[in-house]
Amino acid sequence: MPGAMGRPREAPSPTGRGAAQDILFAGAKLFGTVGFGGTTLRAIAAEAGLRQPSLYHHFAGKHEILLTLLLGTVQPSVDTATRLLAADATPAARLWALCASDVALLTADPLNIGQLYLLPELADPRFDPFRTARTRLADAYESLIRQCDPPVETTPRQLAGLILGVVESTILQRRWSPETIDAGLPARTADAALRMLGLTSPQVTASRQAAASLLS
Amino acid sequence: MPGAMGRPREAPSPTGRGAAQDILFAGAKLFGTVGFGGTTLRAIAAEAGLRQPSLYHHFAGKHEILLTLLLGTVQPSVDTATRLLAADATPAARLWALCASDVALLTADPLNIGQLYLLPELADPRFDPFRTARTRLADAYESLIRQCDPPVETTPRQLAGLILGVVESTILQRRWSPETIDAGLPARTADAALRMLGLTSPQVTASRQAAASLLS
DNA sequence: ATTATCTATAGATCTATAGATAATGC
DNA sequence: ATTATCTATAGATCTATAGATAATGC
Repeated sequence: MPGAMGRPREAPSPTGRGAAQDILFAGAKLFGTVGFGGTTLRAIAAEAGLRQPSLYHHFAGKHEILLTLLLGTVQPSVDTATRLLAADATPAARLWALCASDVALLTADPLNIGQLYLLPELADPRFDPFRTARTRLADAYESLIRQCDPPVETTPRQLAGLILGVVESTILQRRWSPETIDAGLPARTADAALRMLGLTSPQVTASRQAAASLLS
Repeated sequence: MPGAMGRPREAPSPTGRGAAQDILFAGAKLFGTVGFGGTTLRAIAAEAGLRQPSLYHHFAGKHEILLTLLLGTVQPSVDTATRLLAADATPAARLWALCASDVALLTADPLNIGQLYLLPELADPRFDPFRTARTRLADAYESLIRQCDPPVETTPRQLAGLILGVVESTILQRRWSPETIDAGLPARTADAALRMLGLTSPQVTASRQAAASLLS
């Protein structure tokens, strides 16, 4: 809000937080409902309360809007993962905390912005920066899993795929059966993740309790 | 191959199985890489070795191509689920078999066609027939889960969301880390699903062994 | 005659640029 | 002067239809 520079807008800002935020919010909403390829710059502009050419003053194009959204969404997860990798608690407790934190992030925003992770267009090299960040997150999961001494018949890498899968299933649960989403989902999901590693119920309970102090 | 009727094609059939199959194969490939909205009828036609207007002789439009693909992909899962709901084995063994069967289906095709389940455009009412079938599949999971006497602190519906999530994580694992895909994935995933329900290792092993005869 | 393909194209987009406009900053 | 928006639009699509064409079936 730098004191209103430039020619005034025809329509007011829907978010009240400036044109760039208006565009990102509109993009998240449209990408998540009609897809990336199905979203036009004109549609984003209309939703953001601007004319289409005005978007170019803030973003080089549609790809840059999506990339900004992706990086802004994955960054809090990577930050938490980095913090937990170095935290003082058992590996199982830290893994529990990471799973619960990610599920909480995925359920917190009103637009189910995690849906953007599922877009097939992310294969485009222009989204490599996001894929790099996402790989770092997967590496953090794998590292914590390895420290949990999982069963030898499955590799930590394979277990990371399964556990990330159940965490990210939050996205599809919000889409297909939103009635299963409640405040308890992060804990249920983190419990399920530890059980997948073969931890017993008492071990899961202990990890959940130890994780509480890591997430304040 | 009904003896080549109509004007001959300019290009040969890429699949060798007729124009309709060419179109479906091309559609699956493009929808999964550049998305639904990012795929044009011209691109499908080019990939299928036809001219764009020829598509209309087989499908009413892009939506019908995707809907055909979706229903053809989910149907085998629904069939297996229906069969297993009535099969003669413990609920845990039948649930193991269903999970393993679905993961096997999701890893079997070369195009990772399950990606189509993740498209945001499926919210469009034109894909309601698919959503109905997918709901029936989710109901089958929920029914088997309920028969497994899961922990009371989580509802069968919520557990179905988590277990379907880990099964469908196969799709994202193929996309992001294909090196974790091998012939053992269906069994690993089904094991993980039963562990999420709180079954002990001996119970999981027994279910896995009992499931073998259900999947012949 | 029927079928499956083709060519041609009207009409409706959509993207990206050029350049005008209406504010504030100095 | 700088900034952020606007209007106008060229050029490049893309969809869907009309109608021609080249096979087979009878």
